Amino acid sequence: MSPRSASVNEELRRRSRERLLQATVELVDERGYEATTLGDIADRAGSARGLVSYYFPGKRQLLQSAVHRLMHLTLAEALEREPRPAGPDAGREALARAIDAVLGLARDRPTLMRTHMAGILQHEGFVQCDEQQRLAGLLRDTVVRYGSRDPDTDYPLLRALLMGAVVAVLLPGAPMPAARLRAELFARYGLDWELGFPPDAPAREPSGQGSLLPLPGPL
Amino acid sequence: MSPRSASVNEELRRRSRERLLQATVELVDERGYEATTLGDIADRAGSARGLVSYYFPGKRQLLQSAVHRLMHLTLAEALEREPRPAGPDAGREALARAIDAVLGLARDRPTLMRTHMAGILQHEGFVQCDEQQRLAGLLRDTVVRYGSRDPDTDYPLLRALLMGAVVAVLLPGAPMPAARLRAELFARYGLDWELGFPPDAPAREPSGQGSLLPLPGPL
Amino acid sequence: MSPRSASVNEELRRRSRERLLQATVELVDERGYEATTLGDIADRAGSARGLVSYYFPGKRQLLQSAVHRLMHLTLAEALEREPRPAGPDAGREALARAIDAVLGLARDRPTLMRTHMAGILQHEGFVQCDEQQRLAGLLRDTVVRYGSRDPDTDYPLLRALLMGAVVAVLLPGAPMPAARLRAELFARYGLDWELGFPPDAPAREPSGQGSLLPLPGPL
Amino acid sequence: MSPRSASVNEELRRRSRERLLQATVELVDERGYEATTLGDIADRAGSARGLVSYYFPGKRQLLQSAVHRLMHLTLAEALEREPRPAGPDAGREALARAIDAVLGLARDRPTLMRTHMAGILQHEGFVQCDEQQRLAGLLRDTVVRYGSRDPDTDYPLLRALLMGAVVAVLLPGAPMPAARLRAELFARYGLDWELGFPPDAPAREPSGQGSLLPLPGPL
DNA sequence: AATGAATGAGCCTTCATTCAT
DNA sequence: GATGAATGAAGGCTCATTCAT
Repeated sequence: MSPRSASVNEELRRRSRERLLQATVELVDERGYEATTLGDIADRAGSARGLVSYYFPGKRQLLQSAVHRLMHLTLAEALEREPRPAGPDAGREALARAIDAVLGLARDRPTLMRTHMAGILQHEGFVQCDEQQRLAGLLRDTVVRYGSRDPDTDYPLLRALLMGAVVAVLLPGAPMPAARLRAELFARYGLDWELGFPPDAPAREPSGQGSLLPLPGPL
Repeated sequence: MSPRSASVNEELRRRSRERLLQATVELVDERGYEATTLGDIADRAGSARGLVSYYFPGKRQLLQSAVHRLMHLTLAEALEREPRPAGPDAGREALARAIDAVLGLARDRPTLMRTHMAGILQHEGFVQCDEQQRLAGLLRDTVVRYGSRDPDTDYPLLRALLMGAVVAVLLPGAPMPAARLRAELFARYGLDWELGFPPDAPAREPSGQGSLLPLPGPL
Repeated sequence: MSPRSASVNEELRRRSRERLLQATVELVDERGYEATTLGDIADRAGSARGLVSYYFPGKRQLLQSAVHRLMHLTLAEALEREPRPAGPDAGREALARAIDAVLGLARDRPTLMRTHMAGILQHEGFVQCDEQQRLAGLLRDTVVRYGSRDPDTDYPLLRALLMGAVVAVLLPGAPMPAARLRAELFARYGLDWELGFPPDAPAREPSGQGSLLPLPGPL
Repeated sequence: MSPRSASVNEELRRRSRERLLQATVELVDERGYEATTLGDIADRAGSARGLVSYYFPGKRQLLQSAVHRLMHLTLAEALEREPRPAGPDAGREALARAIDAVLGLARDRPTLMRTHMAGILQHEGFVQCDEQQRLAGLLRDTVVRYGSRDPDTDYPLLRALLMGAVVAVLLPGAPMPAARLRAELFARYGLDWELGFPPDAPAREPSGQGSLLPLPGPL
């Protein structure tokens, strides 16, 4: 009613959302997606059950928002950590921090990230939400800062590589230590490739023999 | 005294299982995991609902069995396709066929494989089942045939790489064509690495600057 | 800020519970435990199926609550029936009314009470629930009112005797009329008040030799 | 076909039945009625699943047969135990042994007997079966031997008392020791023989004031 | 904005029983 | 007589979502 009440309401809304998103992150990382009910989340957040559905159009979207918010917060913190990147290599340092931050999340919240990646696999993509927009913005900025002149290509590339790396870190059943796989991935993705690939080019298909996996010598 | 003979029973069991597994593959690839009920599967298989639970201890295990059976069948067929690998490069050709077969599955049955990989991610590993054993055996044989002298290390490595590649092919949200990502992966995994890594070695941590992702030049 | 007031919620809850408990009493007495489904109960109560599980953690606990509520209501009504017990024998009269009330329940709702006793036998005891607490409180009060100086001993004693008497009234296969067994029990347990029971056999089985099993002489 | 094969078959039938009945007794006493499936029973008996339904028209009847067989065996053994009852008090001794045998069963196989009594309560009576006939015959004989001139009245009376006593011993929720209740029952029913029961309270609760509910004075 | 009682579709599962062999 | 694969009805229960307050 009063001019001020609007902004007060807005602040209330924001806080309620945040509490719910934080509760989601915690519970899903503790128990996994299916074992976490909206009721649990509301309880942990100290809200009523109905509020969850009031703010989020569904359980899956809630999870997406929660994870993207967490990624955004973690990323922002990493980028602003002192000493802040400066000088000629500032862009490079910023990108390195961003990547480390995301992989650190996979290390620190494996169940949550597993659940997130599984959701993306199963439902074939991202659900639109504010939190994702915010994260995407930050990543794009980082790519630009790094020196990309074609962020529309390079940002999705970075995103895809990050997703792949996260999956690689999380995949179970590899008797080889995760740390080793991770290092291997990083070494290989040394980012020394030529960017701005023509979209569907055969892209260094090696050795010309057309096999998907050319096998030079014994395994 | 003269009950149905053992071999008749065995055959009955085998056929019922196969029907159910086939129906599972079809339906999950059509609709996804959650949208497929055990009732649907029984219906498609032409069996009673109870039979599903009679043969499989749960929905998830049923899916695992179904996918692993499919992978095994596809693999076996690829390996035996004429002209069968022969000569000095037979092992190499066999391995290449195996890898292509698995990736081909991701191409032809994306929803099924998505679901499968999501299940592995979410539940942190494989469920034990006969079908998986059979598949693992075939893959190990292929690795041995390729010339591996340490299949206990090389088979899990291959498996992990295959899983990673499948995920990479399936991950949505990458505006870069899947084929490109795939090729990139293959090139990088050119299999020219030294196998039989000491399990926890720092493994070519490159360039010594400690960043997880050393960034030599602009993206 | 202005959610439904607490007292309104409380009243809503109370009414829903009551409706479900009443429906349970009716249906179980009509059909028995196994033949009554939670769906039937919800239908009779005019609620959705899920409400039953929302209020009660399981079918068995629902039955326990329903029976204990019925016993409590019946008891309370008996104790407050006019003319209310007064004078020096008020405690005795109250106890007599309590016992008659419980046994009357066995007479009027045999299937329900059978089911209840069978549940107690099979699962070795009571499930905790509010309704049981309420009933226990009333019984304890009655024992105290009767003059017990050690209700912690006397209340469980009364409870056990009542349970035994109920079973005795309900046990099938006795060609001897229930009333006879009942009367015998009362006589043995010193309950020489005027029973309100319509005796299907002369109450107060004659003195002296009236034992059911006068062993010293031939049966 | 041959004259002998008939009796051979009969013997086979008898043995199969016995194995099933014994398995039922064991499993139901271990797990309770609902937790025991006909499949479990067949497995324990070493028979095929279908055989259970082939011999018994239903699960409940199987249990009845199993319990009545056990009671019959136990009773018969007690009555024939050396030194066998003889002399003028032989009948009395036989009856005492019979009663002790039944109560001993409640002590030794509480879950089984609980289940049995619960079944009788819930389903309002006995299911007809051979085993029950055999048990009834033995009990009647004992009553006759005791001196009854009207076994048609006295046998059902004994049966009802036994059932009541069994229930009393099994009823949970009485903080008073079972032995106390038991002793009380024995004292009231004139069973002044030397009990074989290890009393957890002094057997033969003394006369007069020893009543559990001496109503005329305050509890 | 917030509440939480109410909804109800739908799930997996169990298991006594049947019957072809 | 014996087998055990097959049946399929029925059941309790979960939980995302709705909506009156």
